[in-house]
Amino acid sequence: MPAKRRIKARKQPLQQRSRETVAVILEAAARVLEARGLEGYNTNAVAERGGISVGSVYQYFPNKDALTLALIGRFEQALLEKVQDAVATSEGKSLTASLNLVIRAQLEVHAERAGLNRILETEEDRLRPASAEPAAASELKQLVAVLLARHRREIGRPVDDDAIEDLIVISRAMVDHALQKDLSRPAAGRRVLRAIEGYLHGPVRDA
Amino acid sequence: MPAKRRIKARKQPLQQRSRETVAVILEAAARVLEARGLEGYNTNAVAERGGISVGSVYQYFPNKDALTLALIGRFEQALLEKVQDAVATSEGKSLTASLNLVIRAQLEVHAERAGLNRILETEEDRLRPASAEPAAASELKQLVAVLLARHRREIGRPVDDDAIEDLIVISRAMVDHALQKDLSRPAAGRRVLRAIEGYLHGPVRDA
Amino acid sequence: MPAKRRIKARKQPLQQRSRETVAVILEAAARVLEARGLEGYNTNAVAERGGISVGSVYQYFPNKDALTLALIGRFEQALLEKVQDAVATSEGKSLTASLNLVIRAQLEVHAERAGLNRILETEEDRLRPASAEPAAASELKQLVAVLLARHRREIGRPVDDDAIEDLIVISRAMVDHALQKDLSRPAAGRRVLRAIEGYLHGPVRDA
Amino acid sequence: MPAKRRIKARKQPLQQRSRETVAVILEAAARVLEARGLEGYNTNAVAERGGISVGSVYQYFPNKDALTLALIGRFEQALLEKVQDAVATSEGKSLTASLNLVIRAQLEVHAERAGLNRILETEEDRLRPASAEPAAASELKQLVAVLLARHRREIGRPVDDDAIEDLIVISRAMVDHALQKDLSRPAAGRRVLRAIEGYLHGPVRDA
DNA sequence: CATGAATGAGAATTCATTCAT
DNA sequence: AATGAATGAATTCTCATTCAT
Repeated sequence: MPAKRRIKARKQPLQQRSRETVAVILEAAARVLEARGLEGYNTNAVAERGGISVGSVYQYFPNKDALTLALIGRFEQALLEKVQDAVATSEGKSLTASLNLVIRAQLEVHAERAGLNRILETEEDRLRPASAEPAAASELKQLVAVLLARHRREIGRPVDDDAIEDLIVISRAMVDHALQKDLSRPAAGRRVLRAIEGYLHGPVRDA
Repeated sequence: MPAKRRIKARKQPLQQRSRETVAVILEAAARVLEARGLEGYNTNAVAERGGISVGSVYQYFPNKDALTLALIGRFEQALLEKVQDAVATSEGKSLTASLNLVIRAQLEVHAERAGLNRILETEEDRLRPASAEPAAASELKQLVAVLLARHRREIGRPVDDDAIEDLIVISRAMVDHALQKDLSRPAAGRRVLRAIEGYLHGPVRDA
Repeated sequence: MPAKRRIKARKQPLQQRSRETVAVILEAAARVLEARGLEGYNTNAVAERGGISVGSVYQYFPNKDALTLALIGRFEQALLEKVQDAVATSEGKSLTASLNLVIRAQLEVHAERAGLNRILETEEDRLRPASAEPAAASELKQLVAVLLARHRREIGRPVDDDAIEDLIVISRAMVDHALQKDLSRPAAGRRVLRAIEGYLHGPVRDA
Repeated sequence: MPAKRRIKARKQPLQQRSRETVAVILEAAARVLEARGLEGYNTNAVAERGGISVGSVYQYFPNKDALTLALIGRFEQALLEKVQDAVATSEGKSLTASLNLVIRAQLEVHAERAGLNRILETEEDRLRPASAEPAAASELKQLVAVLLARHRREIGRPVDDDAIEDLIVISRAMVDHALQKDLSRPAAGRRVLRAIEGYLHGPVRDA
């Protein structure tokens, strides 16, 4: 019976062993993706790498895409946390210093497993049903909003939702590009910062 | 390294008929990609859609990826031409007006076959061996350099190669995002312009 | 196949619980089969449906086929009992009336869970090692023999074992067909009766 | 893209080679089914047995079920032809003689590859969407109607569509049963004939 | 006895690519 | 050059069964 393609987890890992297995699967998937790319990324390889059986992969993920999505989720979560820290730490600092902290956080998360993360971003396009925005996205917007609100005065003009979205798009693109070009962290940081501050302070015309 | 996977065309379509066949194949590939996505994109489908045989596809393209790359090339060529026109037309106009023309050109090319082009951009990542930058890219940079050179004074500071690259990255990301969000052309144009002018005029600190 | 003649249950708590579990498993299997067909019939689904663990299923049935056979047995038992009742009730009635009672019994048992029973009949073919006739079959023959013996005179000719077998085959096929065609109970009954009486009274030539 | 499950042939074997391949596939499937039963019947085995590749099987049959259905069709066609011959040959003969010819035809077709045909009948249930009656079925009814019409007088009462259906059901069931019991052809013929003549001449009550 | 996580052989199906015609 | 039948490696996913807890 062709049950409609599930995409959420098939079974919640309630017990200790289960949770471990899920972690093993995710890490194995990550490693396969890193080592062999999308090309060599298949469920059997993941199982083998994880030292478990394919069946176990399917015990927790209804299909390969669900596994990939979980990996993407893990990445987004990591990004979110780093940014959260950065926003918290930047309390009381200047706007530029604050932005620098957030940018550095982004660069770090992306750089950590650059190869893997690049692939995941690619897959995100294919897997995200366009409409479905990840929960992490709106949380990220929130964080940026908080950060900017602190410097309302300095910026001198309201920063609406669209602008925040644009800022995120811009910095994400620049960070990706910087990593692809293998720029040094400081150089990358400088360029991203310029783009962001430009957007914030630059001339604006009426809608 | 063992036998290297060919990626360039196997045979130059010198003859008239050949060139026609290549065009048929490319258009068929485009349509399959639009209609069925990456999922349903396969050489047999392309051949069928084009009313030719698979064998013929392989007569002109050594493998599927080469076909996809040709499609990407076609897209980049179209973009380049539109931007060329825009740059030419903008001669004598103000910086803002000029940028607007270029941005509009980009939006048009991307929107024309939005679905298809989005997929192609995704595939570009996978197919471009990182190092290999498309010829079109440097030409595009050239064009932007020319445009900006006209307004050197107005900008008030030199715009080096890196900055041009950044500008291209930013506008590309914003255009993509605008199309994905299905923004109206004017709204999209406004937001892209803001990002670009911000980058150009914004504060800069020393490297 | 468990012992058929159960002695009234003594206080045997362990066995009591076991019997309950077996019943739960059988009913769960039946429901899965009804709801999802042979396609979706698997031991894990049965366990889940029954609110027990797969392990428990294997505690009572050595393998999936054994479970299916038990289900078939349950069905045959039900049929046998209904027919027993019908034969008992028909005591003293005319041949036609008696046959009608038996036919009605058959139709009822089959109709009760038509979908399920149809599937079980299909599986019977695959699972019954050809030679192995179910115990129920010979009991059924016995019952029919008893019924017909009562009307020896009326029939006017001896009804041997083969004939009884044929009668069972015919009525089973007709009942199946009637249910598949979704005939009304009376219409189905009429047609089955005609086939049976025809067989009984029709012309016969020598062997 | 989950194209809805096709069931008809994927490609019509127009050319010589193609038609041969289809024949090879069908015969290989038949042999696998005979030798290993439904259990061991899988497309890889079929391909191997046919000395071709799995891909070729899927070139002509969209999926395994379609292949099985083709096999069923082949069987039904054979049955139809034999019965056609029998009906033609029986022209001018007595009713009993005619029925005997048809019954013999049925027995022959079924016996020819008894194991295979039994399995196919089992699969028919699963594969035929209940409603969809095979074309062959109505043709068969037609033939029986023609045969009986010749003996209208002798039968002494009209034989409507339902009755013809019943006759077919009955003889099919009896033939199946005879083969399963491994009866001799004459014995089987005698018993089937009795059932049929009984149905035709037996007492009938009002609807 | 019960549990349910883990196993892994096995089966269906796809599709890039080849090559005889 | 074109054709399109054939290939078969590769991949996804299922599910009966086991066994440590």
